[in-house]
Amino acid sequence: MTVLKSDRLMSRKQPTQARSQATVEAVLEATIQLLLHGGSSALTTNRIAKKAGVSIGTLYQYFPGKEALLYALVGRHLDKASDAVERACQAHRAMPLAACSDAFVNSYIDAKTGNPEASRALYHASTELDMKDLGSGMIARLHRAVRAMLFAAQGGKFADLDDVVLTWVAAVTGGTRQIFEEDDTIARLPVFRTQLLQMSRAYLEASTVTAVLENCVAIIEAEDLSD
Amino acid sequence: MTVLKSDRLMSRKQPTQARSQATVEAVLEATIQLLLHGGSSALTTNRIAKKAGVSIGTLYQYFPGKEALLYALVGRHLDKASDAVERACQAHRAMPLAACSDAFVNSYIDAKTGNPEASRALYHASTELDMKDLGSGMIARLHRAVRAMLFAAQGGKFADLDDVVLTWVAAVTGGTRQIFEEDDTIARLPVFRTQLLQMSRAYLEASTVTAVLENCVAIIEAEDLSD
Amino acid sequence: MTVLKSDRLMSRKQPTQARSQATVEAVLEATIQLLLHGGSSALTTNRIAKKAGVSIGTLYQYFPGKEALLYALVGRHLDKASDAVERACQAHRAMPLAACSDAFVNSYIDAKTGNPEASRALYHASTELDMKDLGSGMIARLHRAVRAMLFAAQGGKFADLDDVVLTWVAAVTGGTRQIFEEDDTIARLPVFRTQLLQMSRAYLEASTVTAVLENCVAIIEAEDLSD
Amino acid sequence: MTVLKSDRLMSRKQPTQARSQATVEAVLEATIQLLLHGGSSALTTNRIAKKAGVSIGTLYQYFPGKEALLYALVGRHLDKASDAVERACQAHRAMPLAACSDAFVNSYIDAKTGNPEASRALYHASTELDMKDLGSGMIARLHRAVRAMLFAAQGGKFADLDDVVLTWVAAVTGGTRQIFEEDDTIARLPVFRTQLLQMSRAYLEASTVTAVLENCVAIIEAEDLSD
DNA sequence: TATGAATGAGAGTTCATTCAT
DNA sequence: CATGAATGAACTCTCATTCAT
Repeated sequence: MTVLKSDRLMSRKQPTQARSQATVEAVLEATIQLLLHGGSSALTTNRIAKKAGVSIGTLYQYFPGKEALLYALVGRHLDKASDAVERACQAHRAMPLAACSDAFVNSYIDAKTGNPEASRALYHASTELDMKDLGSGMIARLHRAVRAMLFAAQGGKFADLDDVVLTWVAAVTGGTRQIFEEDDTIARLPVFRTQLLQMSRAYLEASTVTAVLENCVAIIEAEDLSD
Repeated sequence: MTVLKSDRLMSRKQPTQARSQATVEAVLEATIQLLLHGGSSALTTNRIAKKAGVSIGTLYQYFPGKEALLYALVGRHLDKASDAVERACQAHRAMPLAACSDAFVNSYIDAKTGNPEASRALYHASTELDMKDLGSGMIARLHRAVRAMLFAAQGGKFADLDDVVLTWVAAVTGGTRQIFEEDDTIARLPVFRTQLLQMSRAYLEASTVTAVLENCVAIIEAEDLSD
Repeated sequence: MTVLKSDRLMSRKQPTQARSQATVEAVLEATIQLLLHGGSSALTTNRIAKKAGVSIGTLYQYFPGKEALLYALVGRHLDKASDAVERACQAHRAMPLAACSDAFVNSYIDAKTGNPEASRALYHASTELDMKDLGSGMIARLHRAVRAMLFAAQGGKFADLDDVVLTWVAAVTGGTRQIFEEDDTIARLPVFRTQLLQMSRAYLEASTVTAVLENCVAIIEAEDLSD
Repeated sequence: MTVLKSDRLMSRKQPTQARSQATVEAVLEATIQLLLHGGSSALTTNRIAKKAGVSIGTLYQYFPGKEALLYALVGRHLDKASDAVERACQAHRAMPLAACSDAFVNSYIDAKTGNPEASRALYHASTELDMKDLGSGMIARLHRAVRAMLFAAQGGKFADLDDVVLTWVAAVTGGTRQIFEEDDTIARLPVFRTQLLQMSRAYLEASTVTAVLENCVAIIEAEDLSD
């Protein structure tokens, strides 16, 4: 499920031979390494080529420009994460709400935790270039997967499913990102995960039609009493 | 409450005279305009100076470099937002938990909504330079303010207050950022706010010692039954 | 009478200060020198800057690119030549046809001969880039000037003035160019000039209405005899 | 009648086999196509090879470099044109002067008109590289052919045949080139041809010894009268 | 002999910053 | 204090050419 790309961001040639494949792999890997090490300001095409052990010309045989290289890199990572989350969501269809809740939170954090440094580096890179479409594409995939899972979950219909999905996905992905971006909070990731699981359960539970109903009743009763 | 800065990022001279103040103001304003208009790649010191109507030399009289300029700009915006949230939190000390919850969410979103375009532009700018300390500074202020508010809130002690603060602040700030960054979700900001209010109430409620206790009891009973 | 230019070819700033003027002059002069010495393949912006004794950055302050630099250079030379020819044509209005003929040929060759090496160098340079508009602009000016001169000349109306102008101008400018481009013919320029004067006189004389008429009569008589 | 070439410009191998011939043909054809389509700046060896349907390595088997490729291409076209003009000149030996005049002009313009776009493209290409020898070679052939024709023409001996040949050939070839190079004059090629025929006849007629003599007599008489 | 992946010197251009005026 | 011409290191990207397969 690749997002449509403009020509400027398309890969120049598909590496068919084994040698080519290795080259592309080396370039992408070198890019991540540089991103991790020196930040995005130290990321130059010549440095990438040198680190990858190829000539600058070779790099440009496979990527039409620096932007395209980063685009490919970010796309690949986001796709990998999206895949993982999608699989988890599909595996939990028709399960109890709490299990569904945990499934999304855990699979998302796991995906990001797989290579946390890389995740951070790519976050930064993607913000600089115009890669909103990539991010949007991933968010859209998450929305679909989560929506389908919640729709089929045991133990609760939602009054406004789309709104819940929007908010939950934003809170989980955004919150995780926030934790990742601070050097002094990343150590507390396990704590964050536990709390995020609890927050999600509580939120979803409270957004169920029955819960909403109860809440309304409670409010009305309270008003009656206060009269 | 200014964050500590290295010399490289310090403003060169405190503009005491009225004319100087106007110059600094013009430069900062021009920077935002360019950021909004052309993105961070079109942001050059020469362009800023021209747009501000001053010479490039003058710009360097007040800022030791481009980085410092952006640092000042971002810091100012973050400070403004932090101030607003701090005030709201202080105003709600000793109030019921739900009110506290709403206070933080609403004040934070309001602060960001004041000039949403500028917020987005500055997000991008701050990511490129090494401004983690600014972001961290803001987050630290929010943590303190929220912690104090929750600590004094009616209706609940928290078993692990710091963990709750960490998670809640991350989810609210990160979630909001996520909504802001997508062109197609920003329109649904009102919906997001409503849901985020609900999510926050549910989470805080569920993190109360009494709630946790009830939950434990429920689990134990369930286990007893299943025996 | 400047030709309209696209933004890409426009000079970046008009040098108002004396220092700037000198810089621009130095750059243009250096460009010609390099063109003369090494041909167009040795013409790089960095070499130009070095030869001009300025930094590469300075060059780009005044010209948005290499193309624009050459454009300005060629335009300036063509304008100078056009001016000279225009003046000569205007000075010979209402003179005998032979004098008019000589005026154009001589003024054109003189203009090109002023700095023959530069002329050759710029011919080459202009061919590479898209400077047809400059050449066309000059040709158009020549057409107008020559037409006005011939229209007012003593001793002959032309049956098809525009056609004569087109052809004469092409033959004179093209022929001269041809002589300039060969190393071994440029030495014979004086001979060429003499012959071109004669060719021009003969052509214009023969294109006069009276000459054409005589010619027709002669042909008809010849046909009568052959019957 | 090939011009002498340096090693660098020599074709690497004479393609004797049919397959080789086809390859060379394809490469040369592809070169023209690219020249016509994208101009000389879009002409790269890799693109030529791809368009020709051969690998870049194969291209270098037959041509030692890009320059040699263009050299061969231009040489071939110039040779073709030269052949045509030579044939025409030889066919008109011992004919009346007017017929000789027409023969050269018509055969030259016809040769260029055969594929006007290609002519223009090759003009540009040849200017960039050091192909003066090719152009000179062609001009030399034309000089010889025209000289021989005029020498044997009925109705006139020339006082300074070589000067006439130099000038006439320059005017015809240069004038034609000028017409070809402007987009807005190429449409008037037929008109130009007619006028060039007339100009040539008039010039040659006037360069005849008898004509020159008459002219001298006329001038002397005029001087006598004015005494 | 044909292939095409790899090469790398060098091209044009930008932009944060300085300093003589 | 303000100016803005000048700087030049560093950047992205091209393309003629080679050579292992």
